[in-house]
Amino acid sequence: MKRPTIADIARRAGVSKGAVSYALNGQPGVSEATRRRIVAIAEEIGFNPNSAARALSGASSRAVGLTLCRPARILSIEPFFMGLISGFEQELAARSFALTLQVVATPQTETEVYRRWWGERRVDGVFVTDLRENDVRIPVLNELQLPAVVIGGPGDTGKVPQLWSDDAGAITEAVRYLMALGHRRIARVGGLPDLLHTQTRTRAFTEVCAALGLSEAVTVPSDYTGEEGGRATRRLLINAERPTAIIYDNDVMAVAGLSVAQEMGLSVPGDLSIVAWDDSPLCSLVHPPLTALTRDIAAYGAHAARQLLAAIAGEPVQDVEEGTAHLTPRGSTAPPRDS
Amino acid sequence: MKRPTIADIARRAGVSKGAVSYALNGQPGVSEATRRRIVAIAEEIGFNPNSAARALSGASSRAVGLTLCRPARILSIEPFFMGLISGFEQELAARSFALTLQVVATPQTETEVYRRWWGERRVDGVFVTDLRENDVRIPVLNELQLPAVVIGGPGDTGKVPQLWSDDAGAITEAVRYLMALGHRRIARVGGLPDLLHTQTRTRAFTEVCAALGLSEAVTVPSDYTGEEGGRATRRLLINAERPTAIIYDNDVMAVAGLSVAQEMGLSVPGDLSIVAWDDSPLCSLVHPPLTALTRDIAAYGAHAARQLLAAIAGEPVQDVEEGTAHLTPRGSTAPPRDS
DNA sequence: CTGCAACACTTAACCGATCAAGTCATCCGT
DNA sequence: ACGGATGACTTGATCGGTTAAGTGTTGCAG
Repeated sequence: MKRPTIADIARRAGVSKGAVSYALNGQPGVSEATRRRIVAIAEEIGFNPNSAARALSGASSRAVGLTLCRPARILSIEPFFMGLISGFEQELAARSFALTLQVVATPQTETEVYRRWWGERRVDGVFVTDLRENDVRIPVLNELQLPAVVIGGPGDTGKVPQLWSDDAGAITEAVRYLMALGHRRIARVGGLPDLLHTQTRTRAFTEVCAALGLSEAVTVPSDYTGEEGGRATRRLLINAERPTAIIYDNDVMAVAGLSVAQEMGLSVPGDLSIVAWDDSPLCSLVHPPLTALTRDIAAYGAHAARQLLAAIAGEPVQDVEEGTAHLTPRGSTAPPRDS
Repeated sequence: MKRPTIADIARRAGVSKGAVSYALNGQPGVSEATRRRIVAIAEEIGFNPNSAARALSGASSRAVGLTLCRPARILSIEPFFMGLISGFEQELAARSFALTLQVVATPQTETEVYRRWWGERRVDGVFVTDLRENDVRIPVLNELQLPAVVIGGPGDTGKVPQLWSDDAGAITEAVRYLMALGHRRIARVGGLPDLLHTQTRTRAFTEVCAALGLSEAVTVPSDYTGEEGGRATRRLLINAERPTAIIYDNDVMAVAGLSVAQEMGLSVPGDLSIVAWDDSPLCSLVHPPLTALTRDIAAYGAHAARQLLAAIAGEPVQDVEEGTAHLTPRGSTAPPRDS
């Protein structure tokens, strides 16, 4: 079955290709009557403009790209990215932009993918997640002048706009809440230490604990996997002076921590309080349900998509700090039993 | 910064555009020496063929599409799709095909997306998941002659090839295992009842239970969410003659079931054994870790991608039944306490 | 020495849009 | 009645590749 082109429409309407193009794109140069006739024919024969032809002659390919740099094993149960993608789609679908996805192994590979996408003119812009210190991707984006939005800063991104959430504020709220419950030994299982937002969180955690007089606030680095999160928890809990509360940098590690505690015969929240960061449905799924730092990931993604589309349209885009995640208390936090 | 084109290469190599095209595509018509010179120049200036131009003049856009038809809330913690996507990528990246993603609300919308993608020539083929009875997408795919692979049959898909796993075999193994442990009251919390593979599982479960003399085998339909899975579990467990083992159609519901059991004061596996279908890392994360029906989702996805790429290349593609999921016993199954 | 095939290219049409420039008819003010 | 502006189109170049058809050179058999 042959795909209809503007030439087909032009023939049926008895006008030229150019007129059809003007009519369908709402450009001046055709009368209202002709425009309506052309639009009607286009609808009737189910016309969709060939995106290749459009991208070739004009400007945009109406597609944006996202690279995911995590091993498959982690990706599959990491709720963050799918939440983000859902958010992107809300905005992208509305303006009929496509989302192109690529799973990669290293940030280095990501730069190669950006170069290829740019060279192939496959995407008009990209989402950049997991910002690192001296991130290798930033100079490439600036060099290519590829429109982009960084999700998760703040950092030194040159002219690339970024979007982040107030991690320091969120962790402060969590620590103060745990202190108010009576906790004095609070630990944290962090995400990948290379990531800039992990560093922000670690710094803020250390600072707020120091400010509040908690001397033993320790962050154990981890990698967002359940296994590592579980191991980190075990290491924390075998200490004589074990923490009475642990804050986790993602929900997967928090769930793993919960099951390690249970496996070690500790009751949650009696012996150990748990706070998860990012409140995916997973947190309400386990028993007890996890107290979590809640933010609307889909809204975050939608916001990023709006930023990216604006950048693609050539509008000035500013760095934005999204609202602070708020604490959603659930069954996994309580006053420590022996305090 | 201007993107290099074959015209740039041609100028530098002192040959025509056509020669460059032949050289870079491995076509005959240029000498080895010239080919090497051209390839070297292309590498040096970082040439990538404009995908729009290529798609326009030639055949393929070197992209395939995937539509995801689940609410955002479910998508974010449903490990299946991300696992599948990782599998797709293994094959696609190797042949530098891009994956275009779209989240949609209904199967009806999916058909519209297929039509648009096809009309826009945006993708060369699509992955179709969640096959339903009399699926509205199938006639559209056949009408458009859009290459596709259905993941999760078997069903009546006309000329569209499909790939499925032996659900009946898997569930038989699970039921026999539970019987061998001494269970006589086995229930199942099923996935979305519209989906063809859910129906296959339900039929097989009913049949195998009947064949083995389990009269009370009941399937409670659900929707893959934790909430519904938890509710279904609660409904099963408040019966006087409550089941001693439950098989869940996905891991999220199984985890929810586990926490409902714990919340009701039942011990797992003492009072209730739990088997999850699809063994994501989530199953090993909780306490006790869940016995699961394991299959390699990424390999499944990779296989599907190979099938789709073959279909796109015009090669004949046959329906394939992937291997049976095998049972991975973990801590959530044991002989029933009071039998 | 001729004829012809094989090779190594070049030329130019083509894919399906966009858009600047050109054409033609109509209207309007003076 | 005429010049000029305006509207409603058409024409044709263009984007960057692919590819069929054409061209010129070389080698070799007869």
